Amino acid sequence: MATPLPRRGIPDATVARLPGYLSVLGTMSARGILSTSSEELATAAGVRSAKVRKDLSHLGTYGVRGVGYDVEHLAFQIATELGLARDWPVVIVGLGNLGRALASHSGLATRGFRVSGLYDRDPALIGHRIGDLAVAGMEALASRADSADVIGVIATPAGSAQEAADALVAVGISSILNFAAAAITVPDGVDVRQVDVATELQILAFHKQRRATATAWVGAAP
Amino acid sequence: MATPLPRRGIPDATVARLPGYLSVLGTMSARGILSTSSEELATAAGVRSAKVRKDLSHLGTYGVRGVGYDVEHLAFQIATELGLARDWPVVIVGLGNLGRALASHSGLATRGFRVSGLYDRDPALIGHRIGDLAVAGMEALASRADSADVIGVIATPAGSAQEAADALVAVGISSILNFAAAAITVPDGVDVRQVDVATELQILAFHKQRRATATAWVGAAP
DNA sequence: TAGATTGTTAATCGATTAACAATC
DNA sequence: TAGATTGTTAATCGATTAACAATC
Repeated sequence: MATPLPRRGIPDATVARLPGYLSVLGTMSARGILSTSSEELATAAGVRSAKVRKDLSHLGTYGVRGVGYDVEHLAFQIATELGLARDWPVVIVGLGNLGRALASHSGLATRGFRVSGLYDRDPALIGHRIGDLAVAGMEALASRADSADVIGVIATPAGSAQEAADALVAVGISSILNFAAAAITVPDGVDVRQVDVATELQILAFHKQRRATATAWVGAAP
Repeated sequence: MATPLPRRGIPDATVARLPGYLSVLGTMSARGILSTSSEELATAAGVRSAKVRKDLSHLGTYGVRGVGYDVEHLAFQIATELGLARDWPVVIVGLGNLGRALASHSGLATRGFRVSGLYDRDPALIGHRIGDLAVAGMEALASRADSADVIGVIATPAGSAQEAADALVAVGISSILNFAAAAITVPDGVDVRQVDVATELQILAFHKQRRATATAWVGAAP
């Protein structure tokens, strides 16, 4: 990134788990649960309680010894830490099957995001309505004024991902979530996260094969 | 997991990067590039060359000092290591927008997977064709015979994710990719990977806010 | 007070990185 | 041989874990 950041001291591994804790707390809150413990949180989030306490200790001391954590208060603190005290506008580039699925994904609005623009370079798609929004052309993206705040999502085919990234960067968007099956190159200062179905499946396949091999060994005659 | 595995010695962090290398090698191969170096691979994959060499050294010694790596050979070795010497059948549970997008996702067939079953509990969806397949009911999932080989994908709403996971586990499926916005609980021996759009966006939001704060400090009077 | 549970410490483990000898 | 690039070493860094003093 361009600016050397004043180290905020929250480890990346912790940041990656905070959304999970937040989601669990949301479920608890919806069920009317007022208070919880690191042990309960850990079980629900699928980690160890020591990890939960260590993670939360990076944010501040929001628990009470011998008692636990106030669900609402902790949820608020985590949300604040994650930058979710406000809603973030999200734009989607590429409105094929995946882009359309993301555009109508209810899990975004409830978790701090608001889909605020849909862009595609295919003229055949322009004008199509998806939820509240109509698909616009790439030139409409270029004229957005609020881009410093926007998070961009790329849902194009692999071959168009770099073009989409370039367009997002050109408007000044500096946070990108890339669903295309291709790595993209961006300037310093732009934060990219990559999500790829095939990658996830290949990691599962590796473990699966390893287990199959292990079983074969166990089953084999000495 | 149930069986204590004979340690194969490939670190998790390395396994998670192998699909990326494989994808880059595939692109090179398609362009007719026969040979490459750790430096080129690293640039294309977005990592450092030392990391590439260290990662590849865990698989064996497939490079030649002073020369580099043979693209086809290295791709073959990585694919073999990942368990992609064969194709893996994938079943999708939940055929809403996301499930349909995944079912018709071309990036699967080209990278070692074959969508071989679509299941939903909604009678209104049963029978609908998506690509080559028709959506079947959950009872059809229960009668699959090949389940030990299958990788299950959950693309249901959050509220139905556990039910879907239970159904997959009940048939003997032991590798699950969960796209639902809810953690699922599975028995030992079942390998789960979770992908959640909102989680990824929240991690981006955290970094974005941190940068905004840093900029504000820089801009503030002393 | 007795019981419960946090926040922190310190030990361990795993991942990253730079440097370089090996070797094509 | 000279130049290039690997595979490995060793140092550093970051993450995890268990244990427990602090304290409600």
